[in-house]
Amino acid sequence: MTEITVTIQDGEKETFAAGTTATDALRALVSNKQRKQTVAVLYNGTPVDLSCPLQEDGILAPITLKSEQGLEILRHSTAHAMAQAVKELYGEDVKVAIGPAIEDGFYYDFDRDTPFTPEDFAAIEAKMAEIAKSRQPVERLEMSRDEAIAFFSEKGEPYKVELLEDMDEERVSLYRQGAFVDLCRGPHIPDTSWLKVFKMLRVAGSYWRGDEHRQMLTRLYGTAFTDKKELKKYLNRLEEAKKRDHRKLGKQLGLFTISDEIGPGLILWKPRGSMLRKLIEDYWKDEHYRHDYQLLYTPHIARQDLWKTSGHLDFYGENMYSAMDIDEVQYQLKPMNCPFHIEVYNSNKHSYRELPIRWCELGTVYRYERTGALHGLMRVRGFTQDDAHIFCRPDQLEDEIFNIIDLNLHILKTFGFDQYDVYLSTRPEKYVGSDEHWDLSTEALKRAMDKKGLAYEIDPGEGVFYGPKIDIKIKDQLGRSWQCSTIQVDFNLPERFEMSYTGEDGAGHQPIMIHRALMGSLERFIGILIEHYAGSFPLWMAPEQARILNITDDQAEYCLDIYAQLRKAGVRIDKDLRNEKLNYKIREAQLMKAPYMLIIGDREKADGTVTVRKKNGENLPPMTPQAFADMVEKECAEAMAV
RNA sequence: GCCCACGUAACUCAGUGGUAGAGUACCUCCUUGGUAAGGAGGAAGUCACCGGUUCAAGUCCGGUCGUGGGCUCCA
Repeated sequence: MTEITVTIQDGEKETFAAGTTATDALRALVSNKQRKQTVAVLYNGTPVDLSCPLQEDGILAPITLKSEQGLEILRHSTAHAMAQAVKELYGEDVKVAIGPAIEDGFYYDFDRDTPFTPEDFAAIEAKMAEIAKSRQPVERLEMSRDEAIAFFSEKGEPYKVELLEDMDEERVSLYRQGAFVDLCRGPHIPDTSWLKVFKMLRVAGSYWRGDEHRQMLTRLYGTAFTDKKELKKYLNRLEEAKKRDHRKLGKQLGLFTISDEIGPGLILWKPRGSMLRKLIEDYWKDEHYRHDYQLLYTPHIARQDLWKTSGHLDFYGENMYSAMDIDEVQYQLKPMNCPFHIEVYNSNKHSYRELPIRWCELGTVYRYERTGALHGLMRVRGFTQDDAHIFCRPDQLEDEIFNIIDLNLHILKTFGFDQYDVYLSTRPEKYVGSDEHWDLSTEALKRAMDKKGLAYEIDPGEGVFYGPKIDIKIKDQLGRSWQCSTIQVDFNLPERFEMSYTGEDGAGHQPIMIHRALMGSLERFIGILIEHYAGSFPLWMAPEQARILNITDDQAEYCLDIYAQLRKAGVRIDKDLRNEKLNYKIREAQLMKAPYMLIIGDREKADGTVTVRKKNGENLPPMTPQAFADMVEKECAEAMAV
């Protein structure tokens, strides 16, 4: 009999007969306590089941439920159990498609004539609990691909057959628990008793293989955890996200509204939302001025010919609003700002000495989005890009990219985002421009990021056809990521619009164009800010910085004086002089997330002061209105100078 | 666009075939109260819209529009 040596990470090793299972090896090598938590193992780096017979020397690493990987296995197994429950309950009219573990849970796609509804959850969960209780072994079967195809054809599972037909592997693995057999790479839990804490969450439609021309399936989402507390924590997090939902807060705080009368995906900013937006826009403009940009304003609409020249009609036409006929000339709403900036550039000749030219605009664009895609402020049909276009010489590219990244991170930080993931997308299969240009600019992007000390991942082949790009995804307070910033090099438009500058040699040269947006869309960015801050904005962004509350009518006149004085001093101040109790007014101001309340009673009136209550309930010593204005100004200046 | 769910007062929601409800907000009156809801009264809805079934429809059926969860796409 052959012997093998199994080593665990801390170096301990043991010799076994070949074919010893991972479980038996673990029994000899790790503590009972750890073994009970072990759901599968990594053997020489490959994840395998506990029941896997070890055939060669190797390094054994337990995968415990405490690890990401262990949890993923548990969730994947829970998906199988859910499919098993569904098959047992609804039998032959259900065909199974795919069921992977995903972030925070799992799903399984089914094909059934009458789709599932949330009312089916209780029955399915009960059946899953039964399956868990009956401790059914989860057994791995290996067979040839052809055998598997025959097996699933016979079972009447066309989706599994299709998956198998598209596979390259000659041998495949199946997992069986009870009468349920699924095509799966594994590994899985050893038996169904490992399923303890799980919950079905929602149902949704999804296309087979994400292709809208194919069968619509019903997707059941669920999640699983190792203990009840974790599940509860997760459900609380969902609650928290719900509380922060910008659509809900937008309504509560009176920031924006969307009206059927106007149309879906079109935002109406209410006074408080408009103030918030103005503050963001002012900050953005000031910061761009400081960084040597020039501001442009361009129209919302242009002749169709422009969109032919730019290529948008060909490449982006489906997302553009239909043309309108004006004096027999076709016009279309702009989906992007770039051609306008190019036309500004082309309105006169340029020398190499002028470059780089940096033009920025808060440009409102309109794009047709399918109704199903619309979502609050996050996905709309009319939105404002914080756009900029930089026209430069090849030798300036790297510095320009560096400066853009620098400004980008600076602005994001001021808004409270200092965690992000950065991606560099390189040349795709279909592209325009020379290889030399692509290499030059891809290298420039890399060097600029290195110089900034920015860690990034490369997305090979994910660049746009016209040039490589950098995308920055920010992380919000709840750890969710949002792609906002994008920096794209473009070799296409300068060519199409025959842009040029006169070089040192007196000849015409083509400038390199960089498109970039930091916030992406103002609407969406504000949506993200609302959720990030849960509506409780930092002082510099708060639409209402302070609210004056009088205690009785006797101080009303004094309050009006202070109100006028603070408005003149530039404080965003409101007043609540209604005949209500102080508690009542404090509660309302608190719900509207006013950073400060100025409480005015007879004492303040007599002393010519205000009592400042912070939103955390803490009181500051009485101060004069001017001292308060100075304090607000100082606090804002500090926040904006990050 | 597709699948499922939902659409009742300004807001949050109850109402499963028989006279449209509650809380909050709003208006009036009383109350003038020092750090998260004082009291009383009043007004307010073409039950999203269009059509059908029924003696009778907020409720059942069909369509349209909108919203939500997803699929797809992306800022």
